[in-house]
Amino acid sequence: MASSSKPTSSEPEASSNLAKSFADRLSFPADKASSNGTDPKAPAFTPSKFNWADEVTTPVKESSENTGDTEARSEAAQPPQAQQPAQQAQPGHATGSSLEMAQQDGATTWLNGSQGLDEPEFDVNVKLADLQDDPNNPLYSVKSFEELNLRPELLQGLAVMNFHKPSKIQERALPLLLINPAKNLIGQSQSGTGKTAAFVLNMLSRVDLSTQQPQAIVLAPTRELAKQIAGVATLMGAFLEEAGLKVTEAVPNPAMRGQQYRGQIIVGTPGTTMDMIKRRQLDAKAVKVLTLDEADNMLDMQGMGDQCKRVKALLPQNVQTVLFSATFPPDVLRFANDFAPRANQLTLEVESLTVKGIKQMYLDCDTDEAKYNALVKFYGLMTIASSIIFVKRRDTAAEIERRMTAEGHRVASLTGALEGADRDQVFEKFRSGEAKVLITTNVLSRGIDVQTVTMVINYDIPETFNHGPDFETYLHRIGRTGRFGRTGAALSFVHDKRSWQNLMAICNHFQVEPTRLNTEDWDHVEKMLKQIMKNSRNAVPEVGMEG
DNA sequence: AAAAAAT
Repeated sequence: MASSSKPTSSEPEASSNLAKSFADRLSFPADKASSNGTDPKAPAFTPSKFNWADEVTTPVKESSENTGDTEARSEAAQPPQAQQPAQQAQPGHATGSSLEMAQQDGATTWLNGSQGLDEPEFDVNVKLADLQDDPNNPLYSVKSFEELNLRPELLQGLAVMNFHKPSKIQERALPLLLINPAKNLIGQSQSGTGKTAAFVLNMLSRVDLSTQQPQAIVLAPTRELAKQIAGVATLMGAFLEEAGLKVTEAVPNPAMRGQQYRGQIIVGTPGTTMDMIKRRQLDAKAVKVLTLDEADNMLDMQGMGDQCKRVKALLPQNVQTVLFSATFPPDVLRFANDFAPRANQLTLEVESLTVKGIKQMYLDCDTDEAKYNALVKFYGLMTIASSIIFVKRRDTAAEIERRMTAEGHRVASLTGALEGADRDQVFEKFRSGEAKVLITTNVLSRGIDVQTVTMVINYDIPETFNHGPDFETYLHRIGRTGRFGRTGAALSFVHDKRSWQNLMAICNHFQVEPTRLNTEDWDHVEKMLKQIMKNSRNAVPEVGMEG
């Protein structure tokens, strides 16, 4: 299939401005991209030099013994990283002062893991469907990207993004994803550990660059996440651009009205993607990979579950189905197995899901109004780096923004009440650091990777539709910080019996004991939070993060 | 209650 015809040059644009801006920030000359002596139009992944099914001679090395490895997490490529790779700090250096301070707080446990020095081991449950059910088979864990027989351009892309070795989930997931013939995969790993890079590498390895017909579709629950993933794919595939790679977003966009969606990789939200396929603006007949990010969310909620199933029904039968999330509640895992039949599975026990680098705290507030006053009091701490404040309702977000702005504080808010273009604008300001405090709803609870976020505030405790504790949303929300081995602070406000009970149920569920903040001793609170932020800057991982 | 679609 390695057609020798030169792909047609990319046309106007369907591809994201965000993705483009990522690519523009790359500092390498374009002509070096494919000039490494390899055929720029290399065929899609073939097992020619390395056949996973045959290769059984590799020395066995159990992956759970790699203590020296600084857990590389990557979930989405971060523009600043690509922009200034030289700034990558040395990984895993806990300074004496930070440890000292942690001990003062009696919090050595959370600080340790966060530095990547002694990443706590967690048990990955490996379930192999069609393969020999031997999780210790060396085929099913790699220690380097080089072992994967990736296209050379992808190794270049990884290097530019400062992904030098696979993260834990990448070690396990990549060989299972890249095996031929392709198998379905259900993959679970903690927030900020590199899931995006894993499924993006799979797609980039499998698409045929000699045509820009869509061949891989990623569905994500929100506009912002879809755009972020498209940015990662564009960046990671930057060296394949000359060979014809094109990544296109399928999110609501008036400029695309009536236009054709081209590009080997389509990253979209379910409604728009389905709509575009039905309107024949997106030709799905050559799609061979379908990936659902935040898969439990995508399959659970009736609305999106329906849409995702309908999208899948419009694709070829034999599509490789890949599901990733940090959370897979047991009931949803059943749906997941229907959606991705005979999938290989990497899952985690619930007690392994919390990220140790995230310091979880709560604050007692007597009334709803007291929450607002507390929030204002925290403003100074929130702006040291960046912070996200989660509320339940859109109007609460707008109201807090209005009040705080009126009091002279700089805050922004992003909810689904905004139009697409406004959402893009607000989010870009937050990503760039121009806006440091963002008030939002669950729209941004999942997947968003802004590495400057050091504090997450649950202004409202996440609830399910019937006012019970929403375990998954809590975990995803606090996972907006503490990414890729950084530290972060998660602060939850409780103000009545229900919020208290829900928070306690959540903490019990994940077996964490949150620290009660005593604002009577504000000096101590300030000192502790400042330390977390300082550590967050210091702890920069080296392993494959995607974003 | 939020999100997701140009329905």
